[in-house]
Amino acid sequence: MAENFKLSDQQYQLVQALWQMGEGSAREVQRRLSALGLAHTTIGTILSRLEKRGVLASVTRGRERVYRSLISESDVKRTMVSSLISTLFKGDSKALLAHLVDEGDINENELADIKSLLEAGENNV
Amino acid sequence: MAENFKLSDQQYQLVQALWQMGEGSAREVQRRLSALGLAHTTIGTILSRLEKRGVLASVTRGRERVYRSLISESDVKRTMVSSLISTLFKGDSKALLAHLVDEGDINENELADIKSLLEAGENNV
DNA sequence: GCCAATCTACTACATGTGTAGTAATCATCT
DNA sequence: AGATGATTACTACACATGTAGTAGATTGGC
Repeated sequence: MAENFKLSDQQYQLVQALWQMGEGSAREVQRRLSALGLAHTTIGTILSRLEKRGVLASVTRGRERVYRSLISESDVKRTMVSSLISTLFKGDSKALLAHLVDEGDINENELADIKSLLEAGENNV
Repeated sequence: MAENFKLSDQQYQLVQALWQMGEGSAREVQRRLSALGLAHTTIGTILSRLEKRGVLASVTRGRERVYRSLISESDVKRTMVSSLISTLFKGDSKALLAHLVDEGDINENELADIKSLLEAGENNV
């Protein structure tokens, strides 16, 4: 049911807050994300929409409705990254990598870091 | 004026077709993208909306309106990739790289390929 | 000059999202 | 018990997007 892993930036912020908090009411999320400058009612609206979409679940606890995420951070990342790769790079992850290098976002040292990370974890690939 | 570099998947398909074609009318784009199964009027609508947004420009040539893109493929890629990195990875490109490795999307050989690519182009970074 | 084909412009409608106000409910303090 | 404050539910509205039909203009062939 929770197959809808693509989130807007805004939505991602909220779900991310819930990942970090474990669970939380609209008000708690709003307080945590006060930097966004959104009204708490706005946060409530977004949360309830996400629940309708199957991304969140909630229980009523006392006067509060407490939300938690039904999808994991890695699910969302995996889906969104691979969707971007599929759109922009015809599904070729290496092309994204090349793009990052081209743009100067990744330098040689960083690449080496990742490489050793890869070698270390080689057994469980 | 054309500061709106973020495109939906659908929009990206069309603009991409225009990049490849150089320029084209709605009908031409529709024919080229017939695999999408969209009505030619739908293509026309999307194109004219993109023009209104400043992404495309058009000239009337005879009975046809011929569109071309005002934004480059690399602009769009750069913007969309860095926007994703900023949302999902707090702006840290290396974290995206690590994600790709984690997911098994990139293996050691590929990393080595990119590394040599980087070394080769080092002078113009 | 007229008909058929072609192409765009305009209109339309559903859905998702950003954003928030107002009303209703509930708890708590005095 | 009544006032006050907190919290959600419901409603609302603007804008973007996906999708396409209809009408009107234009053009090419006969």
